[in-house]
Amino acid sequence: MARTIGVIGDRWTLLILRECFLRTRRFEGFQSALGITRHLLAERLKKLVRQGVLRRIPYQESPKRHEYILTQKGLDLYPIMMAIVHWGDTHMVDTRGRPLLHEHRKCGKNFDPVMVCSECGEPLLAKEVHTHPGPGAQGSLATRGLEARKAKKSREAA
Amino acid sequence: MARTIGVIGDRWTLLILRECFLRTRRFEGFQSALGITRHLLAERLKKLVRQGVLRRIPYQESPKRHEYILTQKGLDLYPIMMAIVHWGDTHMVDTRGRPLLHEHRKCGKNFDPVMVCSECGEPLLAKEVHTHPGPGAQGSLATRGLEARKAKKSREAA
DNA sequence: TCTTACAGTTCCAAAAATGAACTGTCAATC
DNA sequence: GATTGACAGTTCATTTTTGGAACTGTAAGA
Repeated sequence: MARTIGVIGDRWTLLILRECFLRTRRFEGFQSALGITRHLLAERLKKLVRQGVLRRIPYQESPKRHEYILTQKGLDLYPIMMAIVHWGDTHMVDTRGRPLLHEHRKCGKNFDPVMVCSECGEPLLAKEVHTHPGPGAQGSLATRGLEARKAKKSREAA
Repeated sequence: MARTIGVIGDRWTLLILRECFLRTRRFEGFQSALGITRHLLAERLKKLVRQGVLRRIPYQESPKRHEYILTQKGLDLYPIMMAIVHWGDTHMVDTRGRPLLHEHRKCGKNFDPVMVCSECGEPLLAKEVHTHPGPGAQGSLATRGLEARKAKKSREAA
């Protein structure tokens, strides 16, 4: 989770990616849709390309111009987006209702995204999930603080 | 989405909430698990309480001490957490494998979270979803930039 | 009496974000 | 032929946020 947050955990990156999912591809498109400073936008796009979330593809020579397209790694962020949108729809709407409806092409209906268990297909509830250390576990609860500090260092290096 | 990001969109808030889901409740617990500065931790906890994601509950008098517990609104962030964890498990693991496994009590198996359509139950793919403006829509694509700038102002006010 | 646990608060320095203007290439317009 | 506008950035000064370290205050326990 900390590693994912290193990728998407700031005020703008998720909004940039939302624009990607809404088919924005070019610098000016992002900038005018979001009102982000050009400086930060350039920075964030570079970072996303470095991380393999976006691909930078030339669409004309001289002057060189590029489009930013989601890679598969980027497309895989879709569930995160939908989870965020859905929480906002549930807890942050004003009286007018949700700003955007989602239609599932397969069944033709407007839907909500639901998180289910890959094994039994039941909706997931926090209380029904227990965690235990996996092969890449960093240590016990007791060493979590230390690991957190190490992780921070390596984030800074990146 | 912008509104949700106003709540969880910074480097620490999601990590704090992860600790909440892992049953951390107290100031020192968060601080030592995350290595966050005490200053920021206090700030973020206050903000989460204001936003109704956490509840601040006294557990002893003199000196007054409080615990931070997820509200229902906070518990509803679970799918976002799981989506983030799952993306990390898929795209950011090192050779050792995932740090944490999740077991679904209902079926007893280790699982991955899957995002499905509430209407037909099929897994969601970005390409199969089309969006259209809902009742709370803020305007056309053309006015999105303006709205973004307004939204920023109100975030600053908060 | 001294130390430790706990939950913050205060203050200064460092890092990141913002705003506004500037650069450079080309196509289209006057 | 000179000027303007679209596009994709870069530069730089100013503000805002973070980070780090030390400090406050209450109470229990050695």
